[in-house]
Amino acid sequence: MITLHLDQFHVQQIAESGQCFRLNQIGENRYSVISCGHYLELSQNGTSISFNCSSVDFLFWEQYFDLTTDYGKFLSSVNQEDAYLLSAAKAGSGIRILNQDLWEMIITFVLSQQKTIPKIKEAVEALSRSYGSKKIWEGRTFYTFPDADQLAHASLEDLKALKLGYRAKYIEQICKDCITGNLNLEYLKSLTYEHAKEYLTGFYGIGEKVANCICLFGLHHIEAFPVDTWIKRILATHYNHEKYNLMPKTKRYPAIITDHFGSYHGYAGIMQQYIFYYERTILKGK
DNA sequence: TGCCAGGCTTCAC
DNA sequence: GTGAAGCATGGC
Repeated sequence: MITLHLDQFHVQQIAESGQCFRLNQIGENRYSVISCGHYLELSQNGTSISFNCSSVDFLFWEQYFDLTTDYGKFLSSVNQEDAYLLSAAKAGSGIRILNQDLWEMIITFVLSQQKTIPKIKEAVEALSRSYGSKKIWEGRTFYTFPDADQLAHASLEDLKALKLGYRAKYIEQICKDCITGNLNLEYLKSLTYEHAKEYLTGFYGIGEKVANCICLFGLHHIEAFPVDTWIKRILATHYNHEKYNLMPKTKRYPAIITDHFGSYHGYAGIMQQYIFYYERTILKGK
């Protein structure tokens, strides 16, 4: 057991921030998380966080939770005149951008399209149970997320049976691309944000939004700013001006982001997470 | 019943 | 290049 006192760390906020789908509450202030074949249980009371793992395994989780990054500097940089972002950053000040497995993020965000977060979690668990590796940690059984070779055992019909719908054909093709080397993960890791995004959108089923999610959550390009239906609604509600409505739809949101989030050069994705979390939290409370 | 969900591809124009 | 249609499935 390793216990730390951390500022800007709140496991519940991270679990509800929509960036990970295998971080689940298992008790009061207790959570479990699975990543890269590792399983962890952790608990939090205030700023005290206990990681139930060895010091060797903690090195993995320290990286996973991005614990060596100072998020205080991101929070303090929020524009004092941006009331909405100030509220969002305050509400989600314990959010961190996780360092998650690239392959898992690719498949997860491809299947995420037009699904709710609970349904995404169900699909990720179904894929893991059906095609991942079974492991046991202190008597608890868990399943790793399947790698490309494992997932390739699933036929198109198998994937559709897991209720992946029209996304099944995307996943089938991406698996093939990964196995043949057409999708080269090591090469992808070497690219800058812009080049990684361009590379990713060249694959069947990966568009601008999914590519940005993969960049932000799988490659830790924290300048990536995914624009989904939630973010569009937020931008239209809190950052809209008449001048944007005169623009073509394809240029409208990039313009709003440049105008209102351009100052967070190199880490706008963190601001994106604050507002995404905040909007969903507020609506959930209504 | 209709609309929406961490959207993408395809196809007119 | 731009915009609309079609796509699976489930919840509200």
